[in-house]
Amino acid sequence: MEIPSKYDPKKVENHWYDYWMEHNYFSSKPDEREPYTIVIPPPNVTGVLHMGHMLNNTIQDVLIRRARLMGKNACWVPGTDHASIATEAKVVAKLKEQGIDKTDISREEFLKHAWDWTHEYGGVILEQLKKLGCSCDWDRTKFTMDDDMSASVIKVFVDLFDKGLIYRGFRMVNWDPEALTTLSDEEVIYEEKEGLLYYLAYPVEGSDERVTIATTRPETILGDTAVCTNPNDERYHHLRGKKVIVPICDRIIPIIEDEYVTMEFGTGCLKVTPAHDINDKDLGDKHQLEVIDIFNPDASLNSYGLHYEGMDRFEVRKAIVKELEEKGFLVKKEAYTNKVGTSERTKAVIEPRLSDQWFLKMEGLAKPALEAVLKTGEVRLFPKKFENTYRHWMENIRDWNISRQLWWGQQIPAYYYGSGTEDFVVAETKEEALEKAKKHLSGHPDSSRRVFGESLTLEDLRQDEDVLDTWFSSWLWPISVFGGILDPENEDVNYYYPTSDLVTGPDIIFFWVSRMIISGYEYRGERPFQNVYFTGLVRDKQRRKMSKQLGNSPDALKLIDTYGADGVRVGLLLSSAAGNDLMFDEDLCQQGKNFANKIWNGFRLLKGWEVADIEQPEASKRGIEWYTAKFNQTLETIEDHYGKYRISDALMAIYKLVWDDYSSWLLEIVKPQYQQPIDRKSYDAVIHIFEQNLKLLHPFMPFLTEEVWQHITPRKPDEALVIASWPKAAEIDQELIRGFNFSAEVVSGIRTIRKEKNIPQRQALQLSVLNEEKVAEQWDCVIKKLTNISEISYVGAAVEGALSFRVKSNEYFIPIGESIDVEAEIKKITAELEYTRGFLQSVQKKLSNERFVNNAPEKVIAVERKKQADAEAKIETLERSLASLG
RNA sequence: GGGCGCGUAGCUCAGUUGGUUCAGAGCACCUGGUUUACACCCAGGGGGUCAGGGGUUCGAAUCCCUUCGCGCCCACCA
Repeated sequence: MEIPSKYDPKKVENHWYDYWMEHNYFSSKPDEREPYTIVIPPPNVTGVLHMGHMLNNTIQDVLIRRARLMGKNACWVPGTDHASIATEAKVVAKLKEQGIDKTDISREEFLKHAWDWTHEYGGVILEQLKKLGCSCDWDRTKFTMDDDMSASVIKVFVDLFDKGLIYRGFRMVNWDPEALTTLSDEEVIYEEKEGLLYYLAYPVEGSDERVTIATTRPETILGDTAVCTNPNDERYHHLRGKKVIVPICDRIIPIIEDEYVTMEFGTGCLKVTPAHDINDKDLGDKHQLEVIDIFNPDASLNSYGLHYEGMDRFEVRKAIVKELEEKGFLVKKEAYTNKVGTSERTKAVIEPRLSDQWFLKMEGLAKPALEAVLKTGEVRLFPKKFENTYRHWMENIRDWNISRQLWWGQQIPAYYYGSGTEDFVVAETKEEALEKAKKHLSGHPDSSRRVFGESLTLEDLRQDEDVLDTWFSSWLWPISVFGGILDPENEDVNYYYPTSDLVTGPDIIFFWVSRMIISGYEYRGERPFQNVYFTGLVRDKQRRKMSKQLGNSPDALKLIDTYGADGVRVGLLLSSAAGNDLMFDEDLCQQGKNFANKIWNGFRLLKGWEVADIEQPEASKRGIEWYTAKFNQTLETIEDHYGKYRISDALMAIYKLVWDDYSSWLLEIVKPQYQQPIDRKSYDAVIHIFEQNLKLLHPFMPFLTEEVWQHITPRKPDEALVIASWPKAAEIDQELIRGFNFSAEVVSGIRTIRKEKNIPQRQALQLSVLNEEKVAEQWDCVIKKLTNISEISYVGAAVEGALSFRVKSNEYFIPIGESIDVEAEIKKITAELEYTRGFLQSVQKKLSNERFVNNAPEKVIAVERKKQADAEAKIETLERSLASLG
């Protein structure tokens, strides 16, 4: 069979993915094994795969595949998120393209469009994950708006309402005038913006005096209901009890005093607009001020805007400044940068707005979640530094605004039956709502209400228009995907929950991670996951965040096409230190591809060998023994890295094991002479070793390793690598490793001489050893094999006229036929001698320092003594060499 | 304004409680090498005042102070 010298991922990847799927290797059912569970952070249903997903899901796949190999019942639950605001925005935009305005169609019609969209694009991203090799249990695929998922959300809403934790409130919220919905605090991004600070003069009523206020938002003066000064500010004491006239609208408003005002800022006099600023709202509440909302939902001005009615807020700003200037109210303008809240989704400038919203009380719910991370350690965050961030948020947690003025999502199960603000009930269904309403009204002291209750029908109930925040469904994800909300005692949830690891980005620590921990304790009484691994952000070479706008995000599928899924996976993980941002560079994928090819060729070599029943060479035997020790040592290192979620380090350890130790050393040791057969014992051992390597590699490079695994030895259907068993830790023979390392140095010395003197590999050489360290002797066979040394002899004195080098206190000589360059040799040895003498001196200096000898631990001093002895021995051999040359 | 983190080779990063040659790895680079698994390769090599300054210590990349530079998170000062 002819095996091509280049590994071709395209020929094998789809084949093996189909094979795994056909054999149901990714599917999981509860059994007696220990479960290992990951729930995917559900990507937006209409999203496409980007680099962040690639990194994130590769890590999850590495963890899940390793767990599977370790014999655990591995279950990775995939799915997508309905992403209400993002998806709704996309659907609105698409309808607009078709000339349809959202406001012209009914809720039902809109939802039909949204579902069509979802069915068309939904799941594209999941198909892309398959290309990457993700071994999800696809039978368990969930969508946050599946019927049962939505039912879970509604059930939880009703439950929290009944517990008194959900309430309706007229509050200042973050309003996105573009999406026409509220946003949670977390969805608002504050951006520094260059603006102006306007100084405006308000006439004092019944006087010629004017007071000057400073504002960044002159258009809001139309909503002013007071001006405020600091009670300690003597500049304004004479105005106590007076009123001022708001320019343009001529409203007469009081001058109030509050310590909230900073005397040093602006003029020390603040205009108060309770409807459009949270601080002003607080002031307004405190001083019982009128609230005048001057905006429509789209942030154009309403009738309070007078002649500006219908104009956009930013247009009005320009126009009103002009008018104020013309009328002499504008005192001055100065440049001012302030932080402006913008919508994470639409980028629109957020308008603080008073409106009726639904809130969830968080303080009590947060407590167990805070303790789980910071006190009991039931949930561990990697890297640990995020615990601080988590703590700060949790300790200062605010009530969660869970209502959104959108259509795409779970509609709030509140039903209004009357016109009063309290005339509503919360229930899972309309029918239940009717029951509840009737029951409530039947006990009403007012008889007309009781009569009203009796006549109430389903048609009279009006469901709240709003939907719930998307995160209000995803915070239940680890429970609801297993049906644990609707049926808390079902087998799946009892088996898989709590899940093992969560892999996600630190950007959603508040949105999602914290809230899942909260809901976990509230609805299961225990943590949703044991460990959270936060990946970094994927950036480009110039450290820029990858984004659509910049166009610096490579096409994920094209990368897979070019480098193979395994190559891309390795490339991504090679440089993704835990918690650090990942500076992505396509060269890394090339490195991954090269590595795949390296392994492929190792496979080719083995397949090309002819096996014969001949005696095993000593060198092969020792090489195999050494590699086994080295493998066990690396295995231990790898386990340690995995334990600390240092995935990148784990991969690098395997990379070096396979490339250096296995390919460069072991294979060269056991490789038979050209066209000679290999002995069966060595062959079997190397095959076994290769297979062990494949197991370590498999989580990172699933396709290549499965391909090679299936062809290196004949396999039965149930012997797939994907379900093979992880190598077991074994005793590490340090002596073997030490001995090999020593002889590797000898090999390196010989190679250096060959290179320096241009002696070709095929020309056999002789080696003489002036031997102090006995360790090397058993390794002579290995040295001979690797360096084409025909004979190694042990001598009692330096060999004259030979090239030499030293390893520890051994001295090696290679006689070459022609005369050696004595000058060059002397120079080389002299340099080495000088360095060693300097080294010895520094050691001696240390040892003669009384304070060092008295204070340093015994062990450290012993080490220094050993260094001294070694250096002295080396100097002796160097001097001897020099003497023989001179 | 508050908090957290970072600065080590050209690049990306390791470096655990100060003490085994601790100044490292991978990539990149330089030199040489293709009949004999792999040039997506092999062998060899160069390269860092551990951001700057000060301190503690017998001993500091590691601990403390400080300066400079960078990043992130939180916060209602118009």
